[in-house]
Amino acid sequence: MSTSSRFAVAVHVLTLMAWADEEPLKSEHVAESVNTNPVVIRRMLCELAESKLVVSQTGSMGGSRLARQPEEITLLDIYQAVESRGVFSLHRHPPNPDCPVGVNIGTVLNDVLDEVDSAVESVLANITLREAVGRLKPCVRTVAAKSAGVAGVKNLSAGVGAKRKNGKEHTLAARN
Amino acid sequence: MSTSSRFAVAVHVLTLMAWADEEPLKSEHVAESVNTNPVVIRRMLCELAESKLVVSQTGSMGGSRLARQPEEITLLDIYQAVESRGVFSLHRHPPNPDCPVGVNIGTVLNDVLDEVDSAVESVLANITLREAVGRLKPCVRTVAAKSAGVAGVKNLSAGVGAKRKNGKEHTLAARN
DNA sequence: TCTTCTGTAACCAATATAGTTACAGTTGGA
DNA sequence: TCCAACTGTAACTATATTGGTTACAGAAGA
Repeated sequence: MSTSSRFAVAVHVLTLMAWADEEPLKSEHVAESVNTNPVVIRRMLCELAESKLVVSQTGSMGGSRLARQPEEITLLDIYQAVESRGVFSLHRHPPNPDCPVGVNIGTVLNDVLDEVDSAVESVLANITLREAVGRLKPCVRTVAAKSAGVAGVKNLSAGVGAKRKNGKEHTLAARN
Repeated sequence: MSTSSRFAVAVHVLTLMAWADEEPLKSEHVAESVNTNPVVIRRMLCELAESKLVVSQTGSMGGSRLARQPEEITLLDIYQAVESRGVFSLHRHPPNPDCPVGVNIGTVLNDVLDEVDSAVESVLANITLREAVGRLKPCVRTVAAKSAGVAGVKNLSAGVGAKRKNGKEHTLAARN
């Protein structure tokens, strides 16, 4: 349904910062971990800064870090910072107002979509960034990001390609 | 988040059929109510027929009607018939496997996205098409669709433009 | 002042959905 | 047996959103 990976990338970015503790991260290093362009990351960091989730510093030795402790940031905060719409959309063009169904279906659908959005939000509100970090495999903690950067980058192949339990696609094919 | 109105249109179409009772509806009449092209409707009807929600008849006097009673169709059935992906997507390109966060974030996100999808599905599973029809304003029932068609169509202006309670956009601007 | 960062504009590419035309095939009835 | 009215579907275009890229102004430390 969603063609956007904005939420996934935002969680990734903030998880990196929680992982790096107080150390400010450069957009270039974050982009290496996310496997995208630094400008894409900086654009997202601006949105996250507007929502008071990160603080950035310009200039030499600058970078971005969390504005609050990871346990004070929920996935709902992140979701609301980067996703401007609800889960579904209504009709692209308004239905026919001369039809008894068309004229009222919008009201019915709005109620349903509100229920859906509320359900999504309550799931996300119950997961903190700290918990998300805790779910990362602890075995790799020994190579945690230091001031030298997030990780040595040798190649960008393979990655997260698993399908989810319901069989719906959540990742696109690996880079060609 | 979603740029698709497929779910909204599908609910609209099936609500029309529930409203019309056993009377088969022509794609052209449905399209008039939805305010779109008959081919868009026929494409969607094919998907709904594959999911055994409607049955269609070709030829003269043909059309489509519900395959089951409205109380035996849930919004989850409709959602699964027309939406191929979950609510969110993961990264467009796989994250960096050499980064301790990048290599594991997909697993964490998959779990979260599964929780979100489950929440959405349980909301939709608890609303039947019959209930959706019941939520339509009963005051307009007197002009219910008859064999002559869904409604007389004079103009296609105005429509459902209200924003939802959380302020997120669910309709695009009115036709220009 | 030089270097290294962020912030941001401008543009292009990729993807998904919707809209449109056209036509083959099916069906009921004159 | 033909015709008119439907569905099913291919092919193409239009539109919108997101992501990727280059470029550069401005901030800040050395």
